[in-house]
Amino acid sequence: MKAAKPVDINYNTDFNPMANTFFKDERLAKGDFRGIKWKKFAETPHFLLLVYGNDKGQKKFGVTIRKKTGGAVVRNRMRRLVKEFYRLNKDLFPDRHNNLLKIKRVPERLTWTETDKELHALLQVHTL
RNA sequence: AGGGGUAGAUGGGUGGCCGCUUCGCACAGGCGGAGAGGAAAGUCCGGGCAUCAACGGGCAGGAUGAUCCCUAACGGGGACUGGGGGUAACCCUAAGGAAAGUGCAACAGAAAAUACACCGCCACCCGCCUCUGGCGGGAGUGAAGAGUUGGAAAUGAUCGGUUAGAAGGGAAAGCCCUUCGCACCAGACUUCAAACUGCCAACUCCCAACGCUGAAAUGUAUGUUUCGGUUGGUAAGGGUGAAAUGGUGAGGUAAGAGCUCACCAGUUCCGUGGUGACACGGAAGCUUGGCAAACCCCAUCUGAUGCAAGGCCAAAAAGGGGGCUGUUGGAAACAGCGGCGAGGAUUGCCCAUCCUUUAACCCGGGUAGGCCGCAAGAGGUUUAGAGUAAUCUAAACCCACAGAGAAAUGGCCACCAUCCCGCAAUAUUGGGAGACAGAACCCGGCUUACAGUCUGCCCCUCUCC
RNA sequence: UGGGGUGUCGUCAAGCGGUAAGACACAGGCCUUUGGAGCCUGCAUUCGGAGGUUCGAAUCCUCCCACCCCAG
Repeated sequence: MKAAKPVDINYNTDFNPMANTFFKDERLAKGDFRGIKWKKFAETPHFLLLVYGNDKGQKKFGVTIRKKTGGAVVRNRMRRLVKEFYRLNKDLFPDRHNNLLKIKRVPERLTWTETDKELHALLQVHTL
């Protein structure tokens, strides 16, 4: 792999060029978190995806992480990795739902490849 | 060369693809600009700003504490002084007051703040003996009285009332009058201070008495009787302790003592130098223990709350106020009673009766939510000047706009630079590492964390020239 | 963001300037044929960490670390 070539990240830009964005409208707002009966969607040792149907006809996403899991730098890094995964794999998440991904514990190695692998495993439970 | 002290700097760079927040221009997708730190952290101080209170002073509470200076301000910084540590460079230091008062000091020690006492030492008195001398004793409690000091509560004193009673007088008697009066009154007055009186405590003087003790006599013995004594000076020494009433030496003395002298330590005063803290020199025997990061006293500073401050707009639901009129009370606000109107119930309608003054509408408060506050200055670098320095002044230049709100500043890849590992003379190549840590109104400090690399100055030791 | 509190043996904890109580647990011994119960003995070098005040610090002061709670 000596060739200085950009590595393909396998996302599909062919039919929907606006798919790999994550605007402010897609984020969960202040009132969307508390006082709602979330439904458990899938779970892995480090992540937990909760789901709640909304009537806006839109897919929304949010991340929560407890203060106990680490310092601000670690939590920021984890949240950014998860957001990047959502941006690149948006169609894996259920439509017309509020998606809340809860980070239970921070993995020991904060790398993109491991996070990507575990989140794929998290969502493939339901797609199969 | 090795070791150390101190002051800092940096905290990877370039490019590509895909994204995020915000601003500007176009406005249909688009284009361009900007986008985490030296500590953004801890929240330990100070200030700006905002609202409330006050606009003058004080108490309480809190903070600080050698001196001079810097700063918008500070508990920060600089210089300097004293103290402590280190061979040194250098480091640490909340560093006012212990003769204003209160309090504390385990164990050990005679004694822990009192020089009162104890053991000792010396003198004196008494007794005995082997007589220039030696041995033994010289414990205490102390009534009454006199005096001094202190303390407590309020007592005591005055008047009035009630009253056990006492004295006197009168009357034939029951009894009456006068005076005194233990005691009592949630009594009055006075005053809250002092004096006086009383009470309590401590100490001093004086001695009665009891006791202790020496010798002799007597008695089986506890005892009894007789004759005496029952005073002083010292703080040198007294194992301890963190700390013992200045230290060492000499003189001096009955024994001793700053009692006297020399040196040293401290204190006070004087002189010189310094803006000052202080330093140096001289004089005076002046010698007063520690702890105030124990209470406290003194000096200085300090209004409270914090951008979730505060200002504006403002939904739904609930809740608050609001119909007209008469009369009574009232200054009014308002309250009571009644009528009209409206609504509801009594079978559909009307009357009547009862209950309510609702709903709608309007008004203001105010929540969710939204907007503002919210981002260009006590800024940095260089040069010149002032100053030892912190810092200040002037000029030029550079940055100066990060501004979110469940919260952007990211993900992946390539190359270069740094360091490490293995082969190795080197190059090449392969693998690996890069810390502490994420703005939330903004600044100035402090403290704490920090991989690797680099730099200035200084000190000590060894070697060579 | 602002405010408050607690750290002492494995656990629960007392002590708050003068040798760090106690209970449970644990280890050893006695007793018993054995176990349990009972009895005896032991168990804190360093009181979350560092520095300071003091003759002396778990205690007082300063700065950190960890945990918990409250307001909104």
